[in-house]
Amino acid sequence: MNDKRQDKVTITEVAKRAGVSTATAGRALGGYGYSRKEIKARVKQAAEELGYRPNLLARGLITGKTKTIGVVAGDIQSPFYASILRGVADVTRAAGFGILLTNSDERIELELEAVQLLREKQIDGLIIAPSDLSDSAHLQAAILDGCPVVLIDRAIRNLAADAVCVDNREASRDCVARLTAAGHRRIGLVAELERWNGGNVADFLAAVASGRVDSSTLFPSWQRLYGYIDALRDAGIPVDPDLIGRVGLYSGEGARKETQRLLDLPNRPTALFSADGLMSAAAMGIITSLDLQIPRDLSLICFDDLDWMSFLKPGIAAVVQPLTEMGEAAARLVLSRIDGNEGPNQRLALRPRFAERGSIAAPPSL
Amino acid sequence: MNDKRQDKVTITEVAKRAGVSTATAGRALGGYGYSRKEIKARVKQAAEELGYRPNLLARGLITGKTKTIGVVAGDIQSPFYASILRGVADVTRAAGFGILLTNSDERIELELEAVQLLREKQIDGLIIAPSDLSDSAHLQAAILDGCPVVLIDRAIRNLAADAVCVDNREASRDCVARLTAAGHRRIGLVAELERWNGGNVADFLAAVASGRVDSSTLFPSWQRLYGYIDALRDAGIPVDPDLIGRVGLYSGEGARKETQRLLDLPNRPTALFSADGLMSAAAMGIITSLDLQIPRDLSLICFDDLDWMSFLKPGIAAVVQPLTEMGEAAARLVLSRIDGNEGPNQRLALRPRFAERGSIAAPPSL
DNA sequence: CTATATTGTGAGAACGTTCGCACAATTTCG
DNA sequence: CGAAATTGTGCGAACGTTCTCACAATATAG
Repeated sequence: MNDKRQDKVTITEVAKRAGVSTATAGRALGGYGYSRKEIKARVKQAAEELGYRPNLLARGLITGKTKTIGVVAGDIQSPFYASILRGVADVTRAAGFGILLTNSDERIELELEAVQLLREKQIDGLIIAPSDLSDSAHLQAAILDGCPVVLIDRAIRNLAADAVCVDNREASRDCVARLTAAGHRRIGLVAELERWNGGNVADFLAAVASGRVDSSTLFPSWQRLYGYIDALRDAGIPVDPDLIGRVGLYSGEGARKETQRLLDLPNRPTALFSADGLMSAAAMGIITSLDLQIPRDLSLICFDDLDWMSFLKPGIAAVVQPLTEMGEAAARLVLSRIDGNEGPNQRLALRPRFAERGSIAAPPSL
Repeated sequence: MNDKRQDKVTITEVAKRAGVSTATAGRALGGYGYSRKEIKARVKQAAEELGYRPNLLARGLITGKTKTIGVVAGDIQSPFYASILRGVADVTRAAGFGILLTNSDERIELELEAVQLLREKQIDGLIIAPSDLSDSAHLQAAILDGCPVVLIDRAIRNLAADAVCVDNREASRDCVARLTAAGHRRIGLVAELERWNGGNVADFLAAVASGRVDSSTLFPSWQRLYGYIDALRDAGIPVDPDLIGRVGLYSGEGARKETQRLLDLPNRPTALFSADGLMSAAAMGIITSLDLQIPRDLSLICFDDLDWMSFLKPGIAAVVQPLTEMGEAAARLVLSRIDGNEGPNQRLALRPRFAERGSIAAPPSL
């Protein structure tokens, strides 16, 4: 034990200075049990004079609680997660909890590592954007061991956990319906379509057609594809697989390539729907480099609102997800579970807002 | 002790199952001391069969180390901190460390609270964007108690801590020099100017003129003002205080108002320099709403690069701060200190890059 | 007034792991 | 070969706090 912190004040010294036992000093400072006012005052003064700082490791070892939430983000560099973290941090801070932050980069092996580390550090609960919806044994184990889990942004079938999401399918359907209502019959979609059956879009279309897909536990991008399909069907427009720009896992480059491909088609789409912030930024780059005028040459709707969408000229129509609210809701759920709430699992679907702006017009006459 | 985790496997059970003492089991699993290969194998198998997970609270209590870094961000929702966090997370993860994340909202009282909580949780080291450069007693106390501190984005005079920043003054001077070289004589600046002497710009100008300001420990926005002053002086252009848009603490609304004021001046600036991402986004909104053409009507340079700056038409010239590199550097510094490195305090000034793009032109003929 | 309940205190065990040390076995070096 | 060094094991103390329980003092209710 040679690497010890120097001059560390313990409760034993505080108790001696205040002339009471460590049990009494603990009660006075820790706010549990009973202790007289005068003793409380004396102990607190002694603590202050000595610069006492409780050791929360020791406390956690005894109480079995650390007042710490683990968070596994999909990509901490993304504005999406930054906003969610904002909500989580505000709610947990108000409750005196800390956040142990980890990053999965949307990879299951990093997620497994992160969950393991968080649990060894004895987190009281976990908020996680799961990177793989089919491999959740580690989350099941956490739950069985009494560590509450709240999923965020995506849900997992057959996992008894709370979840906070938005209704991607419906919001997407609404977006594409706005485009069909404006007269568009050729609407391109750029989306990360990887995490369903190896990214096989044709299979997905077939499965959807035969009613074999439960949209509620798909990854968001597939849900948004589903809503795109819904809206086209509503408008009596057949789905053209060539208009679906399939992007691989987390690839801005892939998004640029697919946008380029779509906009190079002989019978080019007259409108584009990009399915998340990364797709949107990449698509914007290509649209700009092709000198296309929005909305004259191409109407555009983006799922997820980014700051630039409001000050471009014209502004870009976007789905505004309530990200900090999602973070707040997830934090409240997990805190409630830590508090002993054993009610049924919650599946919150928060409502996104649609920001109209100016990027939708009738199709150009080609 | 009634709120106990159920079925928790401890090293005592692993040892019993492997037929060795807890000391041997600890050595085998913890990777310290000596133990024979066969015994190691037996113990590891027993641990695996039982689903043993070390309790890092107990370990930290004994070793005095938690393998956890505390981070106090200025605003976790900002892309700026998201990128820094990215760098920190990558480096700390590779070293088997966790991150305890807190948020100060650039307020000293939240910072004090955060540092207190982090220290009670026995962090091994701290990375912090200090919100107040004149009140650092809490950081001094941490350092004296053996908790290494690395400052990020801004430095504190007379605090024996490492720091990772960029040379804001020089980068700013370079930006404004590009505008003067293009012929601009009326260059507006929009910056958050609050945290120096109550935000008194006139006093600052006077203090700079009399050589009373040490720019190295100013807040970044004041350093950028300093660089603006440098460049104007270099070009023989007097500083016009009316061209300095002073924005209060963290106020997008203030930035919009000041940009509006600048662009409404009778003798309107022909170029604008915005001093950070929040200022830039707000300024862009006003420029757009005023129908000003960049760079024909107004040249623009932004300090800090945001994704939209590269896909606007024309692209916006910007200072690209190496944010993830800053995070990485800070993490490496703090890990090195935790490792026992007692070398002199480091003051790293990373080089930002200038992205030219297309928002600089000669002044319009008015 | 007596019995019961509540407030209050101190002693020592508990939490789950690592460390120091005594002792033993094996290897290395002169 | 013997002495010294290295490898290896188990015991029990340590870490800093909270908890339980026995006992004491005070308040409340019948």
